[in-house]
Amino acid sequence: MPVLDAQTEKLIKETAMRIFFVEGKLHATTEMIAKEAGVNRGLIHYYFKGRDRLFQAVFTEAMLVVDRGIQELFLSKKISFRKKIGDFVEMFIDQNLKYPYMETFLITEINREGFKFPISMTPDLRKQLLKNIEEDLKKEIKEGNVPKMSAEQFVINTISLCAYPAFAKPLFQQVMGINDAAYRKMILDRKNLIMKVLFRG
Amino acid sequence: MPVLDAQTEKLIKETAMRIFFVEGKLHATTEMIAKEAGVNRGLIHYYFKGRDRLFQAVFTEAMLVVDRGIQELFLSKKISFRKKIGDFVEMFIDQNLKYPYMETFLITEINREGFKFPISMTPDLRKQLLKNIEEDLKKEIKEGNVPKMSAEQFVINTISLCAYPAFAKPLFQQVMGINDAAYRKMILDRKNLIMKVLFRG
Amino acid sequence: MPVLDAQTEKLIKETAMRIFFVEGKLHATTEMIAKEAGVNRGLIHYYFKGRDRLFQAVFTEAMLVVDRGIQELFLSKKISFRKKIGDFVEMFIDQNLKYPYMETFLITEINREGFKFPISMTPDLRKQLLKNIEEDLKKEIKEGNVPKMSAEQFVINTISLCAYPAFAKPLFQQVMGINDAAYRKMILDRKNLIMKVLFRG
Amino acid sequence: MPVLDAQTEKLIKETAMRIFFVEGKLHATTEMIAKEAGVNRGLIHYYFKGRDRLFQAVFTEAMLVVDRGIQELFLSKKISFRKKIGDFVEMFIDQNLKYPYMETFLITEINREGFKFPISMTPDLRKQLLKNIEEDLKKEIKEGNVPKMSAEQFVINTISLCAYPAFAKPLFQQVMGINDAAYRKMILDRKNLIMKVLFRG
DNA sequence: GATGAATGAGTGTTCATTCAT
DNA sequence: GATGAATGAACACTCATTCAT
Repeated sequence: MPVLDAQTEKLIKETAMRIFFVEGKLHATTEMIAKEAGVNRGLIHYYFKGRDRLFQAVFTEAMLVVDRGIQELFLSKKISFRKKIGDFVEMFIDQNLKYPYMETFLITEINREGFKFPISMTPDLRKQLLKNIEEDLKKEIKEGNVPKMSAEQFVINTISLCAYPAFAKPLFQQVMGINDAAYRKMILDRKNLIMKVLFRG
Repeated sequence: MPVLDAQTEKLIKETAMRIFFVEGKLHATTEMIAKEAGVNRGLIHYYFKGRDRLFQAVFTEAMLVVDRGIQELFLSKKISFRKKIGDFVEMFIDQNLKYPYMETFLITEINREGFKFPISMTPDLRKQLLKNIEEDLKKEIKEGNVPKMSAEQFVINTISLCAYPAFAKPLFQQVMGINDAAYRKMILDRKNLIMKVLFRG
Repeated sequence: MPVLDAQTEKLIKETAMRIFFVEGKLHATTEMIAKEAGVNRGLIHYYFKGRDRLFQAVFTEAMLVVDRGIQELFLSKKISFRKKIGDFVEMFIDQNLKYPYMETFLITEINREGFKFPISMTPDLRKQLLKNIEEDLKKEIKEGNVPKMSAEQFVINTISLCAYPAFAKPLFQQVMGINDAAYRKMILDRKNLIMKVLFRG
Repeated sequence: MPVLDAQTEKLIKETAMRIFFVEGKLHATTEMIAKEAGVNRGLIHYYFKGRDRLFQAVFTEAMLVVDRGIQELFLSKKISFRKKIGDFVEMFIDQNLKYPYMETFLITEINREGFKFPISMTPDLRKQLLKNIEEDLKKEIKEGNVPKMSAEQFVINTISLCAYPAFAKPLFQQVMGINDAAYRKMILDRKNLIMKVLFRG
């Protein structure tokens, strides 16, 4: 059944995002996506010119929030370092709760041949970002609020603490015997907890 | 070409482990595995009775180290809490360096239908483990060495800090512009760093 | 090459019926069926969801004539017993000339594991059918037109005399040295002959 | 486990006969046969030079009884016609009870390409046999004991009445709701019954 | 835009057969 | 003679993709 006007493209994209990033079904076929979206399988090719291109499309879409967030946050001079990190942790945990399998998906796809990396960040921008963080971080280290470490390690720590719990949910739930609601609450509680782990003072 | 003795089964298993867990090629076909092992495609079925059974076999094998390590470590009364965690971090980082995509692989497979969880831990054992950790953790919290948190959160933090960087390697490398050797060194450096992040004093 | 309208499904079904039931090629592969039908191999799965389901489909189709014929015939009160049998012999010989290997096929498939019997007749209907035959048969036995026998034996005789010659054709031809046309005529001649064998008077 | 001396060949042959002709498993693989015989799969090739040759071997063996029986019976001048037919019916029903699927098997195999007919009867012998029957049959027809028919039709009737019920057993059982023992008894009862159907007087 | 039919390349799997031991 | 390992061809089946309508 066709949806009004040309919202079909959006419908397909959102269905794909749900199946890929929310349900974590990496092996999902175009038929499965089409079926769940209630459209014909051929339409996926009509709009996206193939399965791989649909990947790229949904990925770019999903990255937008984080991509923009990072740049706005870390290039700003007005916001304090702790607030920057705090905002990032909040945004990133929310993003990972929304799309738990986004990174898993990307990493898995990277390991195939002929996959094009869908990240827009330029080398220059990247260097400046890390440099900004490094400056702020050095102060915190000097004040004894953060153990001595490079900016890279600090970024890795932050992202690890935010991202991993979301997609490892089935694993942790199995190991710890926690239900869905409790696990979700635990992840949300981590917003504050992670800041305390990252910063001592 | 037959291999000496009857090590072909082992050869296939190790090749599969490499492709799945080291190279992260989740979509690897039996043909690819057979080709890389230098054997006939049919042999995989001869020894493992199908692709899915090969999964289970390599998984069980790869889990052995961690599975045994965790139980030996956390059920012991003689070792101090910090040393337990330290040993676990060391073992777990080594394991993740060896097989970076093991968990990603498992999580991805869980989200398919009809997958049997290959973990041996009983609910009783799990409860006792968490209880043991909780006791030790409370002391550390009281002494101000660890921010107030549940045993579950502490475990999640520890595992996240160890596991995520290994399989997110292509992502971080792309974002930070680091080469293979440097990235590997950085992960090894984390053994000490993670302890400092987890424990303040 | 697409066929006009959407008769491809019918084309596949009829080709399969010909290969299975007319030519008696039990081992026919999907490729062989597709090739003879002039369609792509995948289409068989598109329409029938697998080889086994194609079996069931063609079988149900081929059984329809006999299935319906038997019920109409033997549940009718208006037709005399001899006419019932005569009509059945005629129909059944025609059916066996058309599809000589249908029963062989079914019996062979039954002896495999996991085969579902494609016959619709209920136990109640079966009992009533045999009872009806028994009543009429008793009269014929009393009158000395039929040797003393149970209804079951009478049915077995009738069906044996009709069905066996059709699919044992290559065997009989070899043993008796008869060509195709002559053999076909001989089977058609049996319509009258069988009645004379079954009924003496 | 090897059997004493060189009885392995016999063991394989008899196992194959059971699976093919008794259980009616036409699709049986060499692995299944080897497994049931308790021998290695390769041995089948060692003794029989391939699956098809095993077919021929077991077939020739199974035909021996009938083949010899027919010739001894119908070329003899000393035995009366009715006794000849009676003996044949008895022997043939016993043979079909022993190996119900032998003919089905043969017919199915004939319809494949490249199958060699495993029957030894020469055209001359065949003609003489039919001629002998024809002579005796004419007398019976003249005396009104048998309806007017050719020798060929008479042979077809006889064989049909004997052979069909044995391999159509699952079909008839399903249709008539009879258990194994009862069905077996019914077939044995047919020895007399068939004679009454063939001969009126 | 939208659909169902159709295709072809690929994917897991089976199996008769071969061979070194 | 006997065995288990190994092979290659064939098989059913899947699935992204194309195309006529």
